[in-house]
Amino acid sequence: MDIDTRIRRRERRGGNHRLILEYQALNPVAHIEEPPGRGPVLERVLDYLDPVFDGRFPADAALWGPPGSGKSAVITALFQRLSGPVFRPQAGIQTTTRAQTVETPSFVHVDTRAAASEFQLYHETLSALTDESVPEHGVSTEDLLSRLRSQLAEQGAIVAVDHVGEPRTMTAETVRELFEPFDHLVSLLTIGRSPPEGDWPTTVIEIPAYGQQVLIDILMTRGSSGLAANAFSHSQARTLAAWASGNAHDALAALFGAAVVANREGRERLSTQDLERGMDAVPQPSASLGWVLTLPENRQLVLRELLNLSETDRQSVTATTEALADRPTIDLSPGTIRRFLYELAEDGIVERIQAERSDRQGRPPSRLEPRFPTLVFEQLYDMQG
DNA sequence: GATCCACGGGAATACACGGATG
DNA sequence: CATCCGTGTATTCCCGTGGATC
Repeated sequence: MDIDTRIRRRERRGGNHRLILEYQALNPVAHIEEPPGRGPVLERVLDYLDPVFDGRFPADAALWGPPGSGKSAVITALFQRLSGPVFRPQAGIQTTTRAQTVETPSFVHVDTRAAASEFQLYHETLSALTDESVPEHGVSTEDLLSRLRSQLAEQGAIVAVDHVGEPRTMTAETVRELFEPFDHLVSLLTIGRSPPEGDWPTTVIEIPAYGQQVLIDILMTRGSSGLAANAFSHSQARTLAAWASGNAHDALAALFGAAVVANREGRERLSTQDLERGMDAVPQPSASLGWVLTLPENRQLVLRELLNLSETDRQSVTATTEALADRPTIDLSPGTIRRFLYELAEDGIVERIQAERSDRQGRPPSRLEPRFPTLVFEQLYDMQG
């Protein structure tokens, strides 16, 4: 337990009966410094990085495993540490082509969910590597490429590219091609849900789903720093862990949702019903929150307003479009809203469920159901204002 | 040095056509 | 075949940048 948590506990005595002490502790997307139960994976990633400690670049690698298995958690924690002030390797890096010593490499972590195009990938990488801001407009991809090249010539980098091969992100193979121009200046670590195809990269690290006990630990740890004392029991953690079958994202999302419900009802601890409603708000399977929260602003707005619509307003895509177009917060043409809804359905963030009604003629309409953790999204969206 | 303007990329919008059904 | 739903794609809009021009 950290100091902040201890202090918040004491504060409660002063009549401040808050159930939720720290939303970020429950946030499935917010990663903590020491992800538990992933020691062996950490070791293997460090094995892959080992040449860095001898002043050489490692060959490219891939890390893969199912959703909610802590891939991002491990890499976030590790790369944050390695790019921090603590890490200072003894020797400089030798490039394979030149015997000249260059600086030690930077460690950067880029998310292809936020960087789905060539332009954006270069942009994200470059801004992660430099202090000064990189223009997002008015500059060509070519331009960014050459800026990146000269930056990397000064200092090489180990680049972890997260979430490759998802519905809207580029494949590991594409990422490799885009980094081809920086050969010998960059080592790639791609992170995705499926194993790489073919004989690239050299090193492949598999990360299995969490076991039951570890998942319970994770929930208890997060719960104890995020919630008031005794608000969340061990047996409740066991229930959630069993339900989530190894997916920490879903388990935490359900806990977060349960806490939001209990908090709205003014309870000081989670009830069985809160837990149920928390789980109900996380569809199985669920689109990951990290994805939903990196969608462009207006798409998130459409999703947020979608959650406010009545059953009747969601009976068909047309009805939903009209209802959303009427919302004062949404300043988009009906055609665009409709476009968004179909695209979100295509990506599996919402699901179209076809009605089998027969009252009107024409193709039967379909109603839209969210396929992402609704309560968590609502809360996080409203908090960021 | 202030102003103008073309450019590049992404987001929004429009539109056309294909599919399903009574 | 009339009518509504679904999707691919072309076009327009927007917004900074950075070079040209005054």
